[in-house]
Amino acid sequence: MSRWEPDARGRLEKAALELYNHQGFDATTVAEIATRAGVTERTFYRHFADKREVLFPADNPLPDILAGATAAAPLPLAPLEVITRALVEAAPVFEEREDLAPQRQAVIAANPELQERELAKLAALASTLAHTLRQRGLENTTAALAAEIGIAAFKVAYERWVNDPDRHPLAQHIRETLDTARHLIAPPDQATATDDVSRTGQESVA
Amino acid sequence: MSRWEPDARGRLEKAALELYNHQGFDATTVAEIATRAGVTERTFYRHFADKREVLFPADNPLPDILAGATAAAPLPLAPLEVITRALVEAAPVFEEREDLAPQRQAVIAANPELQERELAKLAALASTLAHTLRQRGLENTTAALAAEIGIAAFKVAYERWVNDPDRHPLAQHIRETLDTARHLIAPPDQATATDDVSRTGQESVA
DNA sequence: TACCCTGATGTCACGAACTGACATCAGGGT
DNA sequence: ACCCTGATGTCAGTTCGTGACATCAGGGTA
Repeated sequence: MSRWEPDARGRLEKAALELYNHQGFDATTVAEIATRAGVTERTFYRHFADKREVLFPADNPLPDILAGATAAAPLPLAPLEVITRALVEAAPVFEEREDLAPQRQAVIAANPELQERELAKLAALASTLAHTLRQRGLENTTAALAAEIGIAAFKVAYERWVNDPDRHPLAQHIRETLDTARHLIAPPDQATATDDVSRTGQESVA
Repeated sequence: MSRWEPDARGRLEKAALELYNHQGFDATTVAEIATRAGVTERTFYRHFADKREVLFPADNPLPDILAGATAAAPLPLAPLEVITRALVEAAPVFEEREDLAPQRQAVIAANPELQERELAKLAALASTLAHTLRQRGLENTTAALAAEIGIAAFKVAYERWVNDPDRHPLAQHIRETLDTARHLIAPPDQATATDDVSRTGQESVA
């Protein structure tokens, strides 16, 4: 048998989430996490760059999914439509592990340092999205803007989903939010009218 | 005369910017900054929450300007138009102090920790913007989305402005970028019509 | 079988980021 | 003459994060 229990990384993630949840991020020391996971503090830092990073899985498939879906979308599609499809395709990633996600989300919501890190991850996502859009032939500014808008919409959609008492699928919130975007360029009194217009056949995602 | 040289805070800001610029953020210790400013390390932490915060002025007028301009805009305007005006009105804040801004920007661009902090500041801005839009009567999701998209557009516009060899005014980049955003958001068949409606004057997207 | 190599971990030492508690003392008000 | 306040100094301590080196099971190879 091997010298140590296997999956030290997994144990560290679990221990960290439990402690952060139970006593707060600030009140938890890396030494505590390590002890609970049965390793030393030094080993924690061999697996995670810092105390925050343990909440942001390194094997995150999101960039690849978004890039793949974006690159694969039919060329004549409008940029925002491409992004909508990519985000919808990525939605399941958030819906699996539905047991741990709320804990994780609560911890992050309770701590500004962790929110900063989350914003950084989202910005990185926007960056890869912009890169992929450029490869589709979009001009620089357009690509960057479309990517940023897409991520912005995702942030809002995710927020809605987390707080949705009816537990509608994330994909639905994404589509609705991106539909809402269309209201933004119309004066407020036309909002309801625009609502009808925008509801024309957006369900064609394969 | 007073017991110490006045404006310790200002001296700390200056010393920090110089050192960050000259030897990098990581390679600079708070002790160094304090010594150069003629105070102790402890005093640094009385003025700034942490080593990063010294680059993000506490007297930042941006939130107030944005909130004020947003609240004051005519009610029938489309949300994105309201935001465009607010951002344009805030633009001068970035264009004054044009001597220090590039240094500051270079330091931030060179360090991920500082970029995280900048993203957090922008997110806070989006949050106040959303709050003000809600007070104008906008529904929750619409307000949040408009604010996020506005900040997203601002990020892109600011990036363009910083790298603009022709040094066009920031306000122009903001208008152009938000015009691009309208094209992205509007369904293709409505794009030209929306273009006429949203046109506020001289600008034209090439 | 005997040997070496590798990779994951432990051990130790240390600098640098922050924080709490208490001391100091000019200037202003009473 | 007195006290109060606010900005700073002093000091001790915790925690984060890193470099350098030691350990040793398991796998490959002669």
